[in-house]
Amino acid sequence: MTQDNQKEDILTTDAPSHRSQQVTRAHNQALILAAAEEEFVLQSYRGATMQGIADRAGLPKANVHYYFKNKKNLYMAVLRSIIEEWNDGLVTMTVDSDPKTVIEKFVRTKLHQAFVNPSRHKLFAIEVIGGAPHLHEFMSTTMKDWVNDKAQVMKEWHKQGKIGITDPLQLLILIWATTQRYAEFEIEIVGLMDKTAYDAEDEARAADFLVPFILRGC
Amino acid sequence: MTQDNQKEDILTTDAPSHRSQQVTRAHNQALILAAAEEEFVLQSYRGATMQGIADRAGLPKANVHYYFKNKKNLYMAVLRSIIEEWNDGLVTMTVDSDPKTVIEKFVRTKLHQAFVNPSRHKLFAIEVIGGAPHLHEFMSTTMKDWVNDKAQVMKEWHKQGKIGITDPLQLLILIWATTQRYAEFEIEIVGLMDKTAYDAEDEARAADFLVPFILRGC
DNA sequence: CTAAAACCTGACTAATTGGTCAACTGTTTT
DNA sequence: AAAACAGTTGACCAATTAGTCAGGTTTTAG
Repeated sequence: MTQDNQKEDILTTDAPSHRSQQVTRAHNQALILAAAEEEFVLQSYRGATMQGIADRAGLPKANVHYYFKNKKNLYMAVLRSIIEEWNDGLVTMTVDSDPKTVIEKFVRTKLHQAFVNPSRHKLFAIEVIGGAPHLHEFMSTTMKDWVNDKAQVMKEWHKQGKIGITDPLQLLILIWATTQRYAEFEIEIVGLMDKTAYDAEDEARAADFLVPFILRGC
Repeated sequence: MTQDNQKEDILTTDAPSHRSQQVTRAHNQALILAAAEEEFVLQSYRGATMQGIADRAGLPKANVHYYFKNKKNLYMAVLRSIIEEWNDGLVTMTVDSDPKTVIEKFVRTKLHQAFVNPSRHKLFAIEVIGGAPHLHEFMSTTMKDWVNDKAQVMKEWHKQGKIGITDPLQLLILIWATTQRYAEFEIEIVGLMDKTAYDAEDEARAADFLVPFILRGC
């Protein structure tokens, strides 16, 4: 199919003299993905319309269908881009690492991601809350492996008396919950702070509260 | 309108000999609300269909429209029932209370609610993540007043050297995040535990982890 | 320069779905 | 008993919307 050929094109980096076509393609796809991400967060899957996404991207609807066969396809593409980012900036955590350093870095990284890219966290949350129908594979493979790996390390830390935590999963849940919360519940938190959006210091304020709190807890 | 008269009927408790009609009304409304709650969680507002809600309630679609004028009306009714429950079991927190006791009770209560009624927490979360378009009033009145009240008390506690927390809002956010997480991310957490649903001890396990952790943090 | 491939899009279609309504049955009141 | 009222429901309609497609333009390769 034409569609498949095109998909390959974007991967072939065979140094063309003119690459405006491929640039356009990448550009439009990025536009659509960004627009879709916002629409899916605001309206959730069924509420988001292809027309709405197209409008937000500044393209005719048929053009959206040209790049992404159908709505589900587009939604999955958005989810995939979120998952790919999932491992970014993740701390290397081994038995020999210093727990305090590693945990602090982990919390700060996750918190930073939450403040920098709230939409992605919101979309991920909506998907999970709704039963994660499109994330089963990811959660039962990549994510589970990652968790088991970290849990192993933390258990060893505990055996060596470096941390007081016996149940690593609970700690991971707590860290995810507290950091991602600032993205997911942005509207509520911002409202309680009598603002309309986070200001420059809010991330630091949250970090200064969370990091010592969590370290004390461990 | 007929609809309005009926709405009053359910409130009039004038000891009728036969109340089968009013019982039916209350029964059907409860059926529909419960069905709607589940559908709205699983499909979110736009994804949930009146037909789907009707099917889940075991009633014809037109009957759902008889009790709730339209979809938005029904959704608001579900939200209202959630908000009404919001204050249930909330701890009385005054300057003279013992922080440790109050915070422990608060965490345990919230956690229990999360395990007992996950759907409501999921629905609330989806609404907030999507920008809380139907909850603005609640959040800027009831909720804000409640938070300010508690924040006042906590600041006093800090002044008296009873707790080490300087920013009460951050603590509230953390407690909400950690307790409600077990409801909202049920699928993810249960999956990471290699189960398909929480078992009887999971609430206790979470509480035994969370309560000391949070108390240590304060 | 030219043919092929990639890209673009207005106009259309089929399916879904919120909401209505008129006719019906059962219940309550007088 | 019978009028009035509450509850029930199948059939229908109008609006929305995902997806298609034919015919167009632009870009690229030979």
